[in-house]
Amino acid sequence: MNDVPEGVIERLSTYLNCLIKFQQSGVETVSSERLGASSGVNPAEVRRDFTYFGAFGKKGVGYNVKTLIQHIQRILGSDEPHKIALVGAGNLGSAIASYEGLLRHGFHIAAIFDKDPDKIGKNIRYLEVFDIKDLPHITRSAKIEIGIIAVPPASAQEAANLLVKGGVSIILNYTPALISVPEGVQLHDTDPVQQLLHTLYYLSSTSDKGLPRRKRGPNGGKGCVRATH
Amino acid sequence: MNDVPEGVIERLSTYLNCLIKFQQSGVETVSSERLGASSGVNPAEVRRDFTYFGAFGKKGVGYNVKTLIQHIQRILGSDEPHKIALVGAGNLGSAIASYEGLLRHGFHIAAIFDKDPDKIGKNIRYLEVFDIKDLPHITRSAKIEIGIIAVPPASAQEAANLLVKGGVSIILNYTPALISVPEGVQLHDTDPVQQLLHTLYYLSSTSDKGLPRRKRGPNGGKGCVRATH
DNA sequence: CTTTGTGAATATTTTCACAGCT
DNA sequence: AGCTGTGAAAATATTCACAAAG
Repeated sequence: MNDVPEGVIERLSTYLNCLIKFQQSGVETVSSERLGASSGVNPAEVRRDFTYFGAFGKKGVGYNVKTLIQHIQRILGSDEPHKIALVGAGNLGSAIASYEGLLRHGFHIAAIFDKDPDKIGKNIRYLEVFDIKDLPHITRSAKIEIGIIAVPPASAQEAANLLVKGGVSIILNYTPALISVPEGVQLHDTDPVQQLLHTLYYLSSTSDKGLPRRKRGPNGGKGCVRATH
Repeated sequence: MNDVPEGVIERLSTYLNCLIKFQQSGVETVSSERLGASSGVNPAEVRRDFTYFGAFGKKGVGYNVKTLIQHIQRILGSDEPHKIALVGAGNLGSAIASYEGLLRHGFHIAAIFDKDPDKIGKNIRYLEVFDIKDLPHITRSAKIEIGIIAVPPASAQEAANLLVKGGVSIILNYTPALISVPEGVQLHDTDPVQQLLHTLYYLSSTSDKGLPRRKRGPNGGKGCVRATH
């Protein structure tokens, strides 16, 4: 059970996305064919992806949407809530705080931090902004596991240091700055430009070649193509 | 030259990131070994990745950082500037408008649009916010190719429709909403939750298994691990 | 002596195709 | 009849290992 291809995990969260859309449309059962079509994945691959973790379907019927969602959430670890410390109460921080997708997957912003005295004490979406100095203490005592860095690039490393001191295991860096963290902390850079660059290649070469493997774009099929029917 | 693995393109933008960091540190030449170490990629794979597009190195020496950057930029298509229409002048839109990584890779925000009369006419970072009604006309006459959607989810499809009418070829959707576009338009969903979910899996299973292939985290090695030596 | 570029070998991932369950 | 779960085949991707170049 060690040899789960990395791609499987990536696709699992894509399936989850699609399944939630299906659920919202009132669909109760999906076949690997339908789920595959929505996710841009070959039906056989959908089935095999699940077999790494068990046998969730019914032969001749398909997969129960609700049950499958629960299985995937358990596999990914999003079946139980996770607390987030958001560092930065500027435009980006405010945008992240209002992002509804987080809540839907059990992610809670437990505390917001900033350096700016003008922002400290104010509220963002019924959450008080705390002084960044108190981050390690608050994060540790609230057992927060995830930190999101949404500060100006120049302060990114400082924010990371405080998060590490606060004991978080996952850091999402929304800054173009290169930051470093000790072993054991998972750093995840989310650079929107990287995605643009990737897309760009397929744009300029669309004319002189066939579509890439499996006829999906550079996105890699993340996100659900069609959920309703 | 059709059969370039998709992974190559993804790694190319990772290399580019690292090379820019190297350049900023004053490094002039890199070996595949060093570039590979910084990107979390096997040196042989680094070399092979380049051979899909040519022979950019000098035997016994390595790759010239500046030249290699130019080559990769040409391959990806980021050697010439690209214009972006940003839809949504709220928190998220403002954050994107101030994101310095865009400019560094030749992406220019050419126009910002919003629906809200309070925002129209105001300035965000010396760019006037235009009425979204004028989007198709402005986008078309300015030959803008890329649209970024940063509006509330409920308006996302509407924004996409206007962008399509304006003739853009690439749309980046920063909304959790599911939107659809006609063939020929590249839609790219950028869901921060997807990344969190992916990371979460590796978090919970860190204890009971060795690191995934090639000992890099769920990030997939995007971003440069170490640029300075 | 160092490091590229690459044929050949290896490893991994994806897809086919079908037995077996409902 | 319809669809899953899975061996076996095919397709891809990665790594080794070394000849050739500076």
